[in-house]
Amino acid sequence: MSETRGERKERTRRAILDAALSLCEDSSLVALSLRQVAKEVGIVPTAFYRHFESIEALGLALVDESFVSLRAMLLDVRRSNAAFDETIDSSIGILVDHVRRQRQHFQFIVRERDAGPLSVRTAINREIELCQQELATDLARLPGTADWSPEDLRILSALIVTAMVATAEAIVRSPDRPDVEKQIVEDARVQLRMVLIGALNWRSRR
Amino acid sequence: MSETRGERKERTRRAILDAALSLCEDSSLVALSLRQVAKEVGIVPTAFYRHFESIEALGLALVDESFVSLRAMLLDVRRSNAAFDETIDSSIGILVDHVRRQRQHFQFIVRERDAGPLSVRTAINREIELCQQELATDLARLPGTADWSPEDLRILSALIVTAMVATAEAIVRSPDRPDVEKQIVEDARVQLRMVLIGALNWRSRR
DNA sequence: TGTACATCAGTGAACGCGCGTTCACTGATGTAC
DNA sequence: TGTACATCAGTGAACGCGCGTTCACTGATGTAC
Repeated sequence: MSETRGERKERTRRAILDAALSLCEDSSLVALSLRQVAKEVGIVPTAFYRHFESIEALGLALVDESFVSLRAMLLDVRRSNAAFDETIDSSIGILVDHVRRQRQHFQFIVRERDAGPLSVRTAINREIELCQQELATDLARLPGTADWSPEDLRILSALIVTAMVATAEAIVRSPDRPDVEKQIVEDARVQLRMVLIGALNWRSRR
Repeated sequence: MSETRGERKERTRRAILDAALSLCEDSSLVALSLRQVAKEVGIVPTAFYRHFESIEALGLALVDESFVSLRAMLLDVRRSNAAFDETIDSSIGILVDHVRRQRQHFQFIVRERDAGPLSVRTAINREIELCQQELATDLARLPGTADWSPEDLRILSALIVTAMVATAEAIVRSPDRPDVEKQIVEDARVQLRMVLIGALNWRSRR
């Protein structure tokens, strides 16, 4: 045999995940029907249940998968080891690259964060909070933040995550226009510089 | 007669808008059906067409209405005339107050911005851009920004709007827990201070 | 003021359609001996 | 290696239901004279 039963099942599961990501791209998970997905995959509607209990369960799987993409990005950022004064440019470059390549995943996160089924929204927001905490840990290692309180680190981290999510959102939202995207990226760079300089100065004035 | 025909029609229209805002609160406009709305209002499904051409047209009316709320807030902020060093606290206080009172409108904006029908998403993002431009004009009047370039003002304004939208989003998302909300508000204050101090220092270094 | 007609918000039946879910099934793949 | 049985991804018919939209209608409100 050229493919085991398990491999074939996994292939169908992937096809379902991909079809769902594509089909809810222009609306939301809450407007996605099991029959649409089945039709796109090329299976009969009832076969869907061999892989997921419901559309909501499929949504939770997509949350997991999307955050694998996002964490891969964060890992790239941490590994980049750019010189201090190039950290911002390097990080934003990596962000843009990942958003472009995993467009559907990032789009899924920002869209379903507010519009998805309750369990999906909860899962996404929990993951984003984890990212904020991780970033706070990273920030603590930067020079000049040794004496910062955990509270300050948390707030700064939240602000940076907000700005980066908004940047990803803008890229995903903008049509395929390189000039528009370039502007978004340049704005993000300036904003991140403003934020970091502000945080350092604000801190030193306390 | 106690009510003219026009008044009665307007009352039904309002009931439709309110029903739609409530019904899509836990999902999205794209998952809202005309029949659900009609049932909630207490009219027969076909009567809906006396007021709106489609759910999408209803959505655009809700965008208009939601931005009336948002603009009322911005007007309050402008009118507040707080002392310079209290501008941030005062503005965030007004934001929180409006979000609490027009919860459904702000929730609608942040949710449908990414998840609504295309025309609704477009309309919302256009309105938010207008708000950014207005804020840039306001910032230009603050002391210390006289020599800023339009570009700098635009970028700073975008960052502030992003942070404030995220704050509104967090309030709307958080359940009715005063302690959680208080934390969100305090974080927003610190973030805004960081941003403004950063912008001033970043500018002066150019 | 009274009458005759126009307007139009809301009605109710009907339509074809896609929905999620049930159920008994098929037949290829996998396993035990 | 060959056979008998188990597993299970995918099938296909059927169900009741809510959907958007059509159409001809009703009857209260509004207007012209």
